[in-house]
Amino acid sequence: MRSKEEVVQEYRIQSIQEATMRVIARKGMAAATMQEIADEAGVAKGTIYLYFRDRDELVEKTFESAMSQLHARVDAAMELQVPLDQKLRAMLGAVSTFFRENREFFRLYISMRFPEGNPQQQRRQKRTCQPQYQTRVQRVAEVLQRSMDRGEIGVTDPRRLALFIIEGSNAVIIDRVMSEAPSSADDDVDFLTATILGGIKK
Amino acid sequence: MRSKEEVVQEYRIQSIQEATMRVIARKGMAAATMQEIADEAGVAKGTIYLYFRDRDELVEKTFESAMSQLHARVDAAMELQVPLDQKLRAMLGAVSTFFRENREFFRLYISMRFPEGNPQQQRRQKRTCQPQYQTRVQRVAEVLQRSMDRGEIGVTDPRRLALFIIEGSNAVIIDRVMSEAPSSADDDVDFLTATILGGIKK
Amino acid sequence: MRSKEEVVQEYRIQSIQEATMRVIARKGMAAATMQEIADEAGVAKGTIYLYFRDRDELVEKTFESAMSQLHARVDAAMELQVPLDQKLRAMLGAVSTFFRENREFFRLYISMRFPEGNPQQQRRQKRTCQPQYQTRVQRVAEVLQRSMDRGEIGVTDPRRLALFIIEGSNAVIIDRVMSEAPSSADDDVDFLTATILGGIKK
Amino acid sequence: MRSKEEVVQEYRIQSIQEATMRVIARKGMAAATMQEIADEAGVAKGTIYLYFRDRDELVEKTFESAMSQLHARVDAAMELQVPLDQKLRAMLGAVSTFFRENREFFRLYISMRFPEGNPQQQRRQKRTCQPQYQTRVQRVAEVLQRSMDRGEIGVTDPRRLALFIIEGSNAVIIDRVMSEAPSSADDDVDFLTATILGGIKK
DNA sequence: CATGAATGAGAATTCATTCAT
DNA sequence: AATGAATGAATTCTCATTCAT
Repeated sequence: MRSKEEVVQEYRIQSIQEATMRVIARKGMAAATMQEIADEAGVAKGTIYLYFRDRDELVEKTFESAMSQLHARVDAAMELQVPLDQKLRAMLGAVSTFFRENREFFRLYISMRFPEGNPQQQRRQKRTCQPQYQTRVQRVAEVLQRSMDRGEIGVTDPRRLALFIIEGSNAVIIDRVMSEAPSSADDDVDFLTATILGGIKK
Repeated sequence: MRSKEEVVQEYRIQSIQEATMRVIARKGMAAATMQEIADEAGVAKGTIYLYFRDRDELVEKTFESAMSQLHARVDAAMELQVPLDQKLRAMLGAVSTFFRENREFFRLYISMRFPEGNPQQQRRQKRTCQPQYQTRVQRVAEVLQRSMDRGEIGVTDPRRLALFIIEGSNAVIIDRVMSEAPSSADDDVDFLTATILGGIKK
Repeated sequence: MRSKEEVVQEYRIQSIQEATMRVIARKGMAAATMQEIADEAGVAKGTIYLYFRDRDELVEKTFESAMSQLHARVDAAMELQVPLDQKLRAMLGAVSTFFRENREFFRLYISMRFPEGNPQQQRRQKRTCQPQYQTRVQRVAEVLQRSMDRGEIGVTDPRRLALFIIEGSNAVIIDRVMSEAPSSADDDVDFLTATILGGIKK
Repeated sequence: MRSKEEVVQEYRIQSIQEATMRVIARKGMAAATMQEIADEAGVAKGTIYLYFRDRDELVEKTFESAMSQLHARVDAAMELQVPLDQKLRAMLGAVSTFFRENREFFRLYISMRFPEGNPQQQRRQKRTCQPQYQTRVQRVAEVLQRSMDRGEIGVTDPRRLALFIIEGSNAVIIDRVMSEAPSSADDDVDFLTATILGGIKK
């Protein structure tokens, strides 16, 4: 069982990461300062440095932590033993729910897709964040590959297809979340499932 | 006819904007400094301020300028009086070509999709850059609407569909451009056209 | 007899002061942090503040404590009822032995010679540490004065002479200690005694 | 001939270095902040960074610059074709004059004798500042060696002798400069010359 | 017009000190 | 008494912007 200290520590880490997400969502990656994150988390600036080496590590760890939650949900959806359309619907639903529950995440997600800063920072960010992103693409690609093998869908480059599906869907989902009218979210899932499976041609 | 001064001025503006794109592509939006942009453009830091009020305006104008080139090409493709599939292929080809010719642009494109900074900056950016982005979505949505009216494609929310097509395609195209193996770009256009039109189901 | 508590307390104080000397010797005065001193002493940071008001007091007390050990040994050497040359030799031997046994001390010694920081800190440091240093000079000056009175050595300003002898000798001794080859330390004492007494001229 | 820009640049560098010396003399190495140095030099904080990469480089360059002035004077004194006692007197006079003209320097001199900070900083400081210091010792040692060869002074380790003479003399000279009564500076030179040459024994 | 030296507000980070446990 | 998590003042350094030449 975890000691009291560990619980407190975990709680702090989580508060700070959540504050980080909110501030980045509000101001964007570049304009999110340590001071504002600290204020948002209700701690002093110095406290953040007790749990994260520096700003870069804070952002990376925050991203990784959120991404693995997203992974967990998407993976659960994709392991269902159901026909492809239901699997797709489940996956898109998981993503949609996640983005609605974590409105703050979308901007972090966008920022981390391509590493920034000097070459050294870029290398570091590539090492830590790109895998998270690539993993998501890879998982979807694997599911698509299996469907191709089973003859459910036409044969093509699965990675490219995964990219198309993920980013096309994300755009629709994020737009909905941003539009402050997230009512018809289920509708989006229906729309995306139908469009991805059947295309737009009548 | 334009006076000599105007020509020189236009040339300066263009050099600086091109330099801005290259530096942002290299370092990312946040790490692109005025000094590095000036060096890249071969002018003094102060000179940039003769043509652009401040950094924000420089970035915005650079974005707008590149976006209107992209618009011009995409619009040309979409005004062709050809069947939908050819129209789609032409549009995707235009985008693909543009991103390959302007490898530097993709990062700027990603950065500008959601306004950053303090509320004032966000408002300003929203006023100037979002329209550019929304225009692109709108144009595609209009074409889709007309196709729906003609019964070529199924009826659905055209804006949502446009978003899906644009960002799904962009993801595939940008991934190709980034992968440093832009050989099979035509292949991407075929793949995207087929997938969008017919979906993935066999 | 001292109570158990007092013994423990004294032990703590000594451990912390020894740790302070080691860390200052390793990193220098400015780079020696309370955290590193605490780690070195095997106590928590807060514990140090139970025994010392603040960092300045810790350093001062550490300096004083080491200096009074040095004083004790030098004084013992100087109270011997022997001719001047033997007295000088004994004193230099005491200093040399002390610096070899307390390799860590030399940097603290150098740092404390002139008070640092804001005027308030300087005043405080002057009050506490300068006396320690001046005392040493004074003691040597007194011995020299007596030798002058006795006609053993030429008459001159004894304080100035003491300064010359002390710092010239320290430089040689510290250089030896630092050179990691402290073998010929006795040789240094011979050299210094001869040079001080007889000068360099043949 | 130097261009106007070079003159201005040199002037700035010199002003900043002089300010650095004054602030270090006032507050000590550790307490000398970039802000205070900038204020003292009458420039903005940022300006210092136009001429010096960082604080470490500023301090090092300031030290080197002052040390090479000292070197120049001492070397000039030591190249005189005069008997040893006059040469020694000339050298001590040069040092005494230098420290009186550069009251600010003594603290920098003391600080730089032993490198501080983390191992990396220590290595860097060792590479840049120690040579300056060792050079001075070496020069004096060479002169002493030649005197030994000529039979003017007794044979002993010349480096050790140089250390003794330099630091013993410095202590006396710095004490005089600090005592705010620098009247009898010539007297110090006489005293030191006599003591070094003839020792203290009657 | 063009320049680039100078500026100083603002950001990240460190570390002495406090205080609840 | 001892601890060490939390604090925030202080420090270094950066970089957008200005302005005298």
